[in-house]
Amino acid sequence: MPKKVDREAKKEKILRAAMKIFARQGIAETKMETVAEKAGIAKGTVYEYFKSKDELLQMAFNYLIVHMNSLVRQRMAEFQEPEEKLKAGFLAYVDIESLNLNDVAQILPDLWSYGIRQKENDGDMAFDMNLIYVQYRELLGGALRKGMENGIFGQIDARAASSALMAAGDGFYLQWMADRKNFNLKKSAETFIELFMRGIKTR
Amino acid sequence: MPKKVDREAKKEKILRAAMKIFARQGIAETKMETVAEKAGIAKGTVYEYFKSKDELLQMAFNYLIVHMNSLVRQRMAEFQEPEEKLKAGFLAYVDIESLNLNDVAQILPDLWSYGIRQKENDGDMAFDMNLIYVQYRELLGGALRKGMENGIFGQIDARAASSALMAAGDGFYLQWMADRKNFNLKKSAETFIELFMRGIKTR
Amino acid sequence: MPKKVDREAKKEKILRAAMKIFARQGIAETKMETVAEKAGIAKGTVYEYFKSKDELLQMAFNYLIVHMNSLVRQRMAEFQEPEEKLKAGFLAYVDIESLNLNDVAQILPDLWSYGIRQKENDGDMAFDMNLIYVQYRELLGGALRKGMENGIFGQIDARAASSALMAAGDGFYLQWMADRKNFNLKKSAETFIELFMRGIKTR
Amino acid sequence: MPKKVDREAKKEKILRAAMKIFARQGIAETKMETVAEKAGIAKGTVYEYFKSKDELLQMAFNYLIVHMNSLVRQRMAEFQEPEEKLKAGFLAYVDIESLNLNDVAQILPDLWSYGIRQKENDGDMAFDMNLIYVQYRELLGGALRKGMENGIFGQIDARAASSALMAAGDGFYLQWMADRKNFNLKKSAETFIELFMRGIKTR
DNA sequence: GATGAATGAGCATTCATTCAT
DNA sequence: GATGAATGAATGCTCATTCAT
Repeated sequence: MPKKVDREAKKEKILRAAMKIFARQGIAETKMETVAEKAGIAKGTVYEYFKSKDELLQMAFNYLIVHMNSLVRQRMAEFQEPEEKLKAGFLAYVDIESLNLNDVAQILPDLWSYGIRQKENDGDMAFDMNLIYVQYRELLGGALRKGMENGIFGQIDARAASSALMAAGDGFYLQWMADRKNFNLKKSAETFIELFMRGIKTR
Repeated sequence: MPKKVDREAKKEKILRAAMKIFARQGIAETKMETVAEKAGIAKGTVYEYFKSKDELLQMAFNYLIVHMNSLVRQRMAEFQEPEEKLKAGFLAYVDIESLNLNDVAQILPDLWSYGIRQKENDGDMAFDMNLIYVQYRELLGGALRKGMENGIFGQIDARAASSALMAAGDGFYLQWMADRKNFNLKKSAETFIELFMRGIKTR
Repeated sequence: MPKKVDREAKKEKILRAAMKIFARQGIAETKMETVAEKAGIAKGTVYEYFKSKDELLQMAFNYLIVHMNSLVRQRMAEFQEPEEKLKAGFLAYVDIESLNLNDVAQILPDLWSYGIRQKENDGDMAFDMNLIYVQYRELLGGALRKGMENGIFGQIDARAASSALMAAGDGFYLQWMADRKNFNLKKSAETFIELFMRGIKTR
Repeated sequence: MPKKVDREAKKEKILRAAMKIFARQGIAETKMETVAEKAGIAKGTVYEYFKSKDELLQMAFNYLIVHMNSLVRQRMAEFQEPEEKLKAGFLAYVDIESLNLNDVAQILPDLWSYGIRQKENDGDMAFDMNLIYVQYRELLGGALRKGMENGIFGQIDARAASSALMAAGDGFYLQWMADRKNFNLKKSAETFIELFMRGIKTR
């Protein structure tokens, strides 16, 4: 019998290693060999788990999507009030720390580039950035609409408002990455969501 | 002097060509030869004007910075009232169309990646993303502070507020690039700035 | 002893599988893993029976030699008359069908290449193409000489004549492989041997 | 202005180098770098002239076809009598020496393999072995039919006879390659064609 | 014996850059 | 200045072989 290996665990280990290198060096500059080293295995072994560099990339993309999405849902579920729900959702969107993906955050702009291009060239749905936005708009929009029904929020365009929240979230990420030491991601987000809600609340 | 002008013109032509290819194919996938073709010259000639692919990149980065900055300044200068100034500044930030850089927008995420990484690795200031943010914070912050002095805006953290505006701007770009056909960049920005200003204005 | 038999049977099974794949995909393009799959075993197991891909190749070579040789001998033994013997030998040489090696025939040119090169480089006798020719020349030459003694065949160079027969046989193979559908191997061979014998028979 | 280079000449130089290496080492074992070295250039330069190893192969194939074909035509044109024409054609078919391709001959079995496989897999016409046979059948068949009309040759199947001649030619090659030192290709061919013509000539 | 996970040497190909003309 | 031929370092990926279980 061959060595018994938890293939799923190993696969995730490689993926994690890859994400770190992607983040640190950029996708194009990432060598498969470096990924292997980081994962503590030989070059060839990576290919036992992932067909190609591209597949590794796709998986990284998915990994982030899934985990971020799940965090947002979970945090929103903790609250009943639309106001709190919305706030929790937005803050979770930006709470990369809780995902233990601190050193992986920088992969985002690369994935954005990749996602945008992929779509334009291949129409490859596996990488559709927009899908993410659609999902989040749904999530945040739900809270917004509830708030409007309850009369807590004024009549606003829920789609536009959720888009704005996501936009701010992404933008804050960017500024944080541009200057991690001095830019306080969490605080900026909190300040913003307060301001934002003041803007949409009745009263 | 005509010599000099010609040289500058040709250099810009190459730069423009490069930006288009960078945008369309991504930086890593862009071949110097393709740039040359697009610029209507021979491969070797690119090197008469730019030392390396990296310099071409730096120049592209600068080109965008300078032009966007100048547009924002100019638009803000057209108004006196802090409220209008702020609005004009934000909308200009997002008005890529006026820069005739429509087909170049997609270069942004790539430049973001590059800028972030450059800083972390080389500490290369030529690519400091943060510089841009500092500049814009200055610009928008000026209008905000003026408004607070005038009692138009409530007492808020000007730095945080400008950051939020830039964040939203960048984020809107992203959503627009992810789905150009259905996402209305201009309208989203306008809706947002109204909402935002409602949040900071004194009654 | 059943152990021994099983082992031999399995070995042949693998060899047969290998030959099929060699024939279908070419030697260089044949992966050990594919061979294993075809044989219904795991990759590593192939190595329990064959030291290396090269050994597999050698064995395939031998397998063909031995089986073809044996067929030719057997068919020739069925006749007494030199004329019939010669004809039977030539037709057997070309009767790949009877060897149940129809789908393996295409391996021949590969083995020829291999054999020729092997000799020039390593002087490896295990692969000596020429050995085959020497054997067949012996076999066919025997019938020819007998025929000359009997006065059935004119005085000819037996070596040259057997060479010619083998040459034609190999060549017909080639044409058949190049166009299996339209080239009738058997008929071509029969027509040829008649013609050939007319050339060497005394009136 | 760039270095002036006779691209066609250089291309042929590379092709010749490649053919030599293909012949000596076998196609699969041939490294592009070795080809480059043999041609006295750098690895990358090969790719300036040939898109890929496969293209190099195709070109080698064509090169042989064209040159062999032209030699045969030329030699046959030197004679009027069908008998001489046929003999000249056959001997030219086998006269690799006159093509200055002595050290390239061994490439043939590899090309045969390749050609046969190519056809079965891709249906790639660029490599159709059969095309060659069709051409030669035409050429030799012409002389045969003329001879039959003239009553020099008996009524035989021209197609079958030309096939047989080509078969013998290819087969002699093979034996010669298997044992260059002892096998006299030219003499074998001459002996054979005499014998063959004796078989088809009317008394 | 059998397995299949792991390995790493090996190779085709790309492309930024150089430089002779 | 402009050109494009030449270069060779760099890299993704393959696959024969090994070996722990």
